[in-house]
Amino acid sequence: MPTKPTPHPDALRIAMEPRRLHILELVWDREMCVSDIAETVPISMAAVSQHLARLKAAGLVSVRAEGRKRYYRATRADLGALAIVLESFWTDRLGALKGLAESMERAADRSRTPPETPGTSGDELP
Amino acid sequence: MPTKPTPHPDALRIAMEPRRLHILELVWDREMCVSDIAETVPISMAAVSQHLARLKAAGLVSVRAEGRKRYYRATRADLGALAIVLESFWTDRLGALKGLAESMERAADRSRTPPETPGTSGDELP
DNA sequence: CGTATATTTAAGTGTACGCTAAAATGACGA
DNA sequence: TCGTCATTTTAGCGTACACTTAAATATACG
Repeated sequence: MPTKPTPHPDALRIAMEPRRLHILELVWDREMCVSDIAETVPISMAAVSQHLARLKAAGLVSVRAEGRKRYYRATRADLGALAIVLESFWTDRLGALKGLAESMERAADRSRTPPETPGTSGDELP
Repeated sequence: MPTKPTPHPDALRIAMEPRRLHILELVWDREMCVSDIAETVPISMAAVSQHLARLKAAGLVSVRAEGRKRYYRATRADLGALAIVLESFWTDRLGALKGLAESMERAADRSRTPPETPGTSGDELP
């Protein structure tokens, strides 16, 4: 395994820009070349290229050159947890993640906030 | 119905601003007033107040007025999955999330996309 | 009431950034 | 080689935004 999956906050910050999130969704489960993306999105090809450059710098996509075209694709496998987070925004899995989240949260709270008697804390359950 | 549990992408986008993420961490498991935060962070109190206003507008924090002080605190309970995502950045739970995420991903992929088949013949070729 | 404390709001500044149009780079084909 | 296609890069424009300082609200206390 060559790449150390470093999902630093910066990557998510880059990804959450609305236009970029949309482009990332486009190349999520298939690869697309720049001009194809530019046809789908209401901005110039240069702008798309710039967005892709930032996505690539953040480790969110990879390129495959073929002739004069360059096919971009999301690096899903290398994204780890980040992949789940991002997918949550264009699928309904956010609900599932939420359920998962709650069980994890309880476990984490147990090991982080010991002197908290559940039920009398007047928090977490409005 | 006190607040709307809509963790739309915008909230995460607001939260991922570095300074704001730091402030959000400060008020994650305890409440703090603006001046206390301003002492911790190398910016003016006015700037902190502005950040808190944005965090509040995004539904990420809530306020409790007491005297002349205003105590801010993260609305963890209302954040659902977003809480896990954010906590991942200041804890090591990201690894745990990743493991669970992968099992979810396999289940979801089965019902959404067949293409990611490593090892077998023709790779990705649109 | 007046003054100090705590926070917000207003006004202004510098910079990051999304976008465009145009020039530059690179790869194909006649 | 020339010209075209696909993409990147450059230069510039407009806006969003993170910050500051200063003025404007509260709220407590003498």
